[in-house]
Amino acid sequence: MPEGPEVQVVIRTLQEKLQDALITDVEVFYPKLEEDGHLTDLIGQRIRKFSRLGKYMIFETDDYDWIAHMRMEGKFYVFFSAPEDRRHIHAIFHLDDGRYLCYHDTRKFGRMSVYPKTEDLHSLPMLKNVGYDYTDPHVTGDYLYQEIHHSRRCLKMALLDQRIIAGIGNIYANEICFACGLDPRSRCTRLSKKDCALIVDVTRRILNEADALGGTTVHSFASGFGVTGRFQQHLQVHMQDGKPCPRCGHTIEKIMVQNRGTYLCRNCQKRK
DNA sequence: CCTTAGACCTGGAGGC
DNA sequence: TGCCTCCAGGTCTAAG
Repeated sequence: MPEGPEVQVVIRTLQEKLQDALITDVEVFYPKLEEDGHLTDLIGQRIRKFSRLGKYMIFETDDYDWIAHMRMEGKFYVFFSAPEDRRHIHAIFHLDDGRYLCYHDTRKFGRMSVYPKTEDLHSLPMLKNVGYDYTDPHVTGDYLYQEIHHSRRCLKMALLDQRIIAGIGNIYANEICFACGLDPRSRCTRLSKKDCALIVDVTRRILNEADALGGTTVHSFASGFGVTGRFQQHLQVHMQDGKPCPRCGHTIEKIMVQNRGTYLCRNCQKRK
């Protein structure tokens, strides 16, 4: 599920449900879920603050910073009774009011860490490759130009580099390139400061709109629980191959760029 | 130093 | 139906 906006939606939902909840027990069924520290240290802790940096979730408890990344398919559910089907549930956090916070992840890519509380989140090992969030005012056109204009990479790869702007994933990278009228394969070295200013503006506009609409749900997961967004109805190019471009009517194509599915309109996205 | 395949996992979709 | 290959919203690594 998770690019920045989807993580934001999950964080907001969990905050509404779990603000100040007390964790009374922790069960971990898939040991590799834990990256640094131990989830059992959270026993006896209340979750005080919910936030996000890029695609990473940050739960601050009384004494710890609990960091989670859902990667491709991780999901959090809150149940009123212990789940019967524990397939793909890799951790259960028992809460003092009888509810259960469950972490579900079909592909087991998600990871969690527990660190003693710190002032400087960027200093945490799990966040070492995470730069400014897409909502961070440090992210400006000049900043982006500075970071990428020496790079031989293509535009889309730079957008997916979490050290430059954190929170953009494959779907929004495709949408951002389309909205900017730039071919995702454009070389970073050929982009102007003006291009970079446009890219930053468009990034904020698209990701904020996606957040407001509850994010993007591409795969339809087992219905009933989890978060389903409405932004997929606003996708201009992602998963739209074969359909006419909403801007010029030319057929949208799917290509592979660096092994990631990439959707574009060759007619109105200029390759620089 | 920078850039790019490969690895990590599972299940659904589509071809035969 | 069954088997096979490819693909999926991410990120670290090893190797060039």
